[in-house]
Formats: sequence, C-alpha cells, structure tokens
Amino acid sequence: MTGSTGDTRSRIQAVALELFTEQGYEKTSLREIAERLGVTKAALYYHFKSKDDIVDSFVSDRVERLDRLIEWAAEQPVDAVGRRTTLRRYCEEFFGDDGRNVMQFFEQNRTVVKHHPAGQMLRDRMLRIAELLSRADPSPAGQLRATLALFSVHGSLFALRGEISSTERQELALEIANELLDRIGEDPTGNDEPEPGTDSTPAAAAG
Amino acid sequence: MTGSTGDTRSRIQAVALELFTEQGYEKTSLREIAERLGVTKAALYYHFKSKDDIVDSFVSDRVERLDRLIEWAAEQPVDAVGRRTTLRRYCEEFFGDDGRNVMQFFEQNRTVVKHHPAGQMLRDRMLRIAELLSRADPSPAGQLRATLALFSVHGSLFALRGEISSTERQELALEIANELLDRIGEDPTGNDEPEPGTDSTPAAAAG
DNA sequence: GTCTATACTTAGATAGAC
DNA sequence: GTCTATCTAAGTATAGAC
Repeated sequence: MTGSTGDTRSRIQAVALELFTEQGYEKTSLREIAERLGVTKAALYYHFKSKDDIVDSFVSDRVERLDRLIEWAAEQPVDAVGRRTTLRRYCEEFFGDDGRNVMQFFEQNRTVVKHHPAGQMLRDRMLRIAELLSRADPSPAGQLRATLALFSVHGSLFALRGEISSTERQELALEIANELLDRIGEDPTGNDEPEPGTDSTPAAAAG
Repeated sequence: MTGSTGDTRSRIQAVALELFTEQGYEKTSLREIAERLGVTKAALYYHFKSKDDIVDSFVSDRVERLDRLIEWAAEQPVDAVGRRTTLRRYCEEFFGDDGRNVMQFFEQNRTVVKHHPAGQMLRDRMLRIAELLSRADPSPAGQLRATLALFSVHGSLFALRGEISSTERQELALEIANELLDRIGEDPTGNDEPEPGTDSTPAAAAG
C-alpha cells in the first residue's frame, strides 16, 4: 500500500505550495516537505532538480494560462464592457482550482517572486493585464484604478471577516471591481478627453 | 574619522530595513548588514539581541503611531467626511519619513509579518483601520471598499509606471480612495439601509 | 562599542545502494 | 523511485579580548 504513486510529483507540488504560502518559501525546508509526505529529502531530488525548480513547476503553468488570457483580452473592445468581460475571466481564472493557491503564494512571497525568473514572469503578466485594463486611460489614474480592480479580486480573500461563500465572495469582488473599471476613461470632473463610445454607466452625464 | 557614532543603532535599522524590503527578511543575513556598515556581525549583537529584534525595533514604533491614529479616528464622525479625514491622515502617516519604508517592508514580507509578534500587531492595526472606515457599512461590501481605499495608498507606490512626483502620487491615491470611501454605506442600488446624515457626494440624490 | 574566534545548527544538494 | 549517508556552505548567536 506504499503506492507506486506516479503522482508523487504533484503531491510534492501541492504540499510545497501550501507550506510556501503559509510559512514562506525561505522558512520552509525540503526536510519539512519530505516529512509531510513520508519520504526523504533525497526523494524530492528525483522529481525536482532544486527547491527553486518546485516553484517553477507551478508558476510556469500559471504564466501560460495568463498568457492565453492576455492574448484574448487584447482582442476585447476598449470600453467598459470589454474591461468587465476581461476582469470576469481573470476572476474565474483566479478562483479556479490551483489558480487561487498559486496567486496566494504570489502575494505571500513577494521578494521571492521579485528575484525568481518564473516569478518575474508572473509579475510581468499581472502588470500587463492592468495595462490592458487601462488602455482607455493610460494615465496614472487609469493605471491605479485598473490595479485596484485586480486587487479587488485578490483582496476579497483576506479582507472579509465573517462567513461568506466562495460565490458570494467572487460576486462581491467583481461588483466593486466593476465600479472601478467603469470609471476608467470616463472622467466625472469633465477635464480630460472622455472615452469614445462608452456608456454603460447611466449616472452623471449631464453637461 | 571612524566616528564614535552613537547613531550606529539607527544606521543598522536603516540598512536592515532597506535590505529586508529589497531582498526579503530571510534572504538577508546579518553578515550582509554588517558588511554594508563596515562592522562585524558581533557588533550588531551589541545593539540588538537578535535578528528578530531589529524588526521589532522599527515595527513597534510604527504600531504606536498607528495606535494614536486609531484612537483619533475612532472619534471622527461616521460619515463620508470622517472617512476622508481619516484616510488623509493615514496617507500622511504612510508617506512620511520612515512610514513608507516600514509599510513597504510589511508588503514585501507578509509571511514574516504573519508569524512575528510585532508584525501581527501591525497587521492587526491595519485591519482595525479598515474596520473603522467601514463602520457605516460593516457588510462585506463595506469591508472590501475600505480595504481597497487603504490599498489605494499602498498600491500607488508600485502600480504607477512613468514619472510622477510624490505629491502627485499622494493626491491621486487619495482621490481614488475617496471614491471608494464615498460609496461606503451609500448604496447606489437602493436596496439596504442608507447611511444617515451623509451627503458629501453631490451626484445621484434625486428621489 | 567593536573586535576575533568559535560553537552550534540547519540548510540545500549529491553519491551510490537497493 | 526511494533510501542511507554524507558533503559543503551558511546561518544565528555567544564568549571574551581590547
């Protein structure tokens, strides 16, 4: 019943990801990961060539998925509807299966991500998505709104006290993100150029 | 010219804080900190009893300042004006002198903060401020808006590409944070109870 | 207040048996 | 595919001279 597994590799990934997120990458030793799985350190080295390589294995997968999302998002219309659609897909990607776990690792290990090649790619993709979301207003205001919209999804995981179901959480994150997205390229003060061809927000249009 | 210093202690704090933020707490060794200052590891132990203690020294100071802010914020009116006032002070605290540095350390070392006693206090104070900001609407929506308002300040440091002055950055962060704060306890859809006695937002008041 | 020297522990990683 | 045994490097921390 030792089980020839074959999925030992993914069990290592799962345990490592969990511990890296909970305790931090540096604080988690290979010994600890091995013990949790009931194997020895040496066994880990059969499946991964280094500690870093474990990170690579699940981050790279995430980067690929985001690349597909980016490619798709670039084709969406540059208006409030397009932004909402893009963020909705991002949200689905985020809350899906291991998506959430990897992104939480991302949040909890910023300095690792910053210096790790695969981490830099992930970080880069995040910035790229924010960039696409603020195409209608690439000014600092647009950039910050887009970033906060993304962070609405991320933050919904730890900002909310009290019981709340996953779908409620998801809907709430989208609702507030949409408020931010709707303001991109809109300009309620009436100074700069308004975004052409966008009126998904009924309020504040009197001249 | 060796300088009897006397401020060696604060030089250690400054260098440590910078390296912890840039490379991460765990990745930064005491050897590295000592080398930067041109002293030996042992010298550090004269001023601090451990590596953790260095973190304590600058985080505790931050916690005290936030405690005063919290005490003050609790006295502010529970309306949009009170929230704006509170966040403005938070912003000033954040962008002031070492405030920004410590809070960046906080962002970059989440797992350290999570398991470090002083870090937990800092984290706790952040949550408390969000709680105060969402008093008018303690629902998940209010909580998330308040958290995003705070994050508008934090995020303004890394979300913005291109050159931008510190004051511009600060003003922008406040502007967008205020948009979020104004929606707390407001309810534009007209479902739940609206916040009593608040009309700092001129738009959308037709009944 | 800072140094040299060192004790103690643990980390990541490899070699080779089974 | 997993084990035992071991290497090498680096870490935090302490003792005691100056």
